Amino acid sequence: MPDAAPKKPSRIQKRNRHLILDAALDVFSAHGYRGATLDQIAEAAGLSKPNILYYFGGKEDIHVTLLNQLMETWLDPLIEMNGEGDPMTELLGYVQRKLDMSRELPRESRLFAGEILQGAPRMNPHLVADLKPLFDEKCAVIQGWMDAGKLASIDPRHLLFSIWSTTQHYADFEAQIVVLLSGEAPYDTASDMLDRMFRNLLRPEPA
Amino acid sequence: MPDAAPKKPSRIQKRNRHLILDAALDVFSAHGYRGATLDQIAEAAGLSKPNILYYFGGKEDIHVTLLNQLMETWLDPLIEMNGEGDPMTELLGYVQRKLDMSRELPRESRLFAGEILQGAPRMNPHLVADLKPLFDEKCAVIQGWMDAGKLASIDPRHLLFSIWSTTQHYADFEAQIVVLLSGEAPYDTASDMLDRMFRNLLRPEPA
DNA sequence: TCGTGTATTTACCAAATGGTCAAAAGTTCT
DNA sequence: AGAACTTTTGACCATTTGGTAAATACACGA
Repeated sequence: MPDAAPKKPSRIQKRNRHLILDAALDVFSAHGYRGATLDQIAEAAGLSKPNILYYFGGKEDIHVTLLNQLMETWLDPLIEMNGEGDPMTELLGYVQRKLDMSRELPRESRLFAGEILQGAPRMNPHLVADLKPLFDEKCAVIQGWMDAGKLASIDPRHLLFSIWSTTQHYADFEAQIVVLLSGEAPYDTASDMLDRMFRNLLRPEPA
Repeated sequence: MPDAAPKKPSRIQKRNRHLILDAALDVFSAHGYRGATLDQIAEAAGLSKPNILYYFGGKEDIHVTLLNQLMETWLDPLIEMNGEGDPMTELLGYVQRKLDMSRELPRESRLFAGEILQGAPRMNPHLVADLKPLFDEKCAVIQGWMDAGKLASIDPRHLLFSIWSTTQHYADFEAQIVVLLSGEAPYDTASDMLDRMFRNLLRPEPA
């Protein structure tokens, strides 16, 4: 084993790394990379700043670790979309899964959005290496469904963009939505509305 | 005149304030509020840092000024949506105007997105005072159209959210779109796609 | 229980950053 | 030209912030 022996992490190590990452997710998603400080993260994690640097190489290391973890979570719902299943069911299911992610993981959504918004300085490699291939693969699947007449013909790339934007909007623009809906819970209504929107869009024209 | 005499700004003042705001828009939209530095703004504006502070009270003052200006621009396309016009034409026209804004003012879109993403710390008053009333008013107009059977019945609030998210996505997530489309220009295809999507969604059911 | 490696803290540092101030350089108007 | 102003600059400062080093406290297997 030529690599530096990784050793198995102790109980304390696992607990503290987790604590730190969770705190960092809070802080980074709320203030952005540059707006977040190690002191804030330390405070939120209940640890001292030097202690945090004992577990991570530095601020950037924490951020990158978070982004790496996130990428997997992020791709999951799309991976689940099954090329063998019923096209309409699969696509509408994907919409709902994505909307659920906004509801249940808003911090992650905002972390991702912030990174992309600033030009993906630390995530571009991931986009190219992980997201792009999956994107191309799933676009081909969708195109196949359309060619088979199972769905209306729409550019699959823009179809996916519209799914992502409409669903993530509820997490990323939450501050605006809270104001406009006077705090009323948006997700149930949003779920109906998006289901209807994409159903109408994708329903194949009767010959 | 009890107010501090405002005087009319000199030619130099007007030029420099404009230079600074344009530079600041570049820097703030690219790095976020906290990520932007006065030195970067000064450099981009071609002025010295103290000179910038001669024209503006401070970093926050610049940011707030930008946000105030932006709010007007931002509301414009929605204001233009005319309650007297043909419902489908008005709504689809609004979609296109909003998409045009993403194409032509991506920096403004990202500045706005960044501010909301971080909880609208400096913009919340504007949202409540300016956006909310307009939002309510236009929702009522749309609801009127639906009640009259001119459009399919959809929650107008979520309809507007979906218009905003799909159109702004092309500016805010540009870094991602560039990767996924391999640099291919997205706007023409997006325009067709969105027109179709909202047309299908809003077409009233034949009785 | 004791020694060894693991965790944590205290005290610190250098660079970056928002901001100030007084002097110098331009403008403008008479 | 010269007084009266606006604009610009160079030198400076206090704070914040990411990060380090060495000493101390702690956990755990033999």
